[in-house]
Amino acid sequence: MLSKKTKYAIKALVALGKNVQNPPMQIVRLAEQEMIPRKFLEQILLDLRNAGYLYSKKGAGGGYSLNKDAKDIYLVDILRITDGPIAMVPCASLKFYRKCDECHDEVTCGIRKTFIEVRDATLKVLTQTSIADVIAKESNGILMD
Amino acid sequence: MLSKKTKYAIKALVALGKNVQNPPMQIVRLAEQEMIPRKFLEQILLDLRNAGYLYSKKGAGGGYSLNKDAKDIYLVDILRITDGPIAMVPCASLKFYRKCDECHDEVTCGIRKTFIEVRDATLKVLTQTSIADVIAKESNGILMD
DNA sequence: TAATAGACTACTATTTCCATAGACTTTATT
DNA sequence: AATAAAGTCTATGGAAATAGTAGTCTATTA
Repeated sequence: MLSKKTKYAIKALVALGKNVQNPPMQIVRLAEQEMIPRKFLEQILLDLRNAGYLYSKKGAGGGYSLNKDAKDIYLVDILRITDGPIAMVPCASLKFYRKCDECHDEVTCGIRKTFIEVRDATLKVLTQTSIADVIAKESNGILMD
Repeated sequence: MLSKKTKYAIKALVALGKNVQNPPMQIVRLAEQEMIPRKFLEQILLDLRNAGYLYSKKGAGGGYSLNKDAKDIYLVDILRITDGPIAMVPCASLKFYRKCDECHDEVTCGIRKTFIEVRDATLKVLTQTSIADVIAKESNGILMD
């Protein structure tokens, strides 16, 4: 299951993606609009900012805005920031590899091989879906391939 | 991430799948062989048995064996027993649907639509992979399609 | 009838997640 | 210069999920 952190992150990015024409959006406004606990959202935006996806400005008239085009922000990258590995077992993770406690011989492990397939199937979707795509899916059912 | 419960379940099923020629296997032996805490394994086997995947026999000479052919036990079913939903958001789950707390309008939710795609990609692998397939993958890299 | 082995329920410990608090820094405005 | 607005950063607390343990009960075999 996705953590709330990740859901909030995606919702925030979507909201900021829709806000590109306007001046930066303050945490408080974003929190109210998206019904996200303010202080929790604060931390999440921080992470996204430190990873380079958001631009922030302090002081009066400050706030948050996207630091990249919404079509260049892919869900896979967001999930990795907020939830960590995409794979369902650590030994099948590309970016967060860890040996499984339970595993004797990883090379011949059938579970691992299976969940590498699952990982690849998941990655195929997540590496192809940007924040712009998520926004596009909201209004109508038409996909732009 | 898969829970340990699920990993243990798969390992147990794989071990029992390799044991079909022999008399039923006792929990204690299975626990030792697969390095799974005995009492925890006991609960897991119970669940799998109550779901119809295992046959058990009490008393001396008793133990556990598969109640179906290993090629008819699919990972998707095991995961649903031990971990619940396959989808990463409850509103995208086929068997464990729940409304998302955060969601206003589910019908137009772009996040939901995306994670339905992820779910389908994951299901495609998990509904096609049986315990027999996992065993087959162990020994060599050859897949029988 | 004693020993073996699973069935079932209750409980405890550990970890992860979610959220809140508060003090600090930067920027704009007056 | 002072004040207010707004983000930065670290620490901490509580709740829920996960992992594991204990003990009693029931069935089967020898």
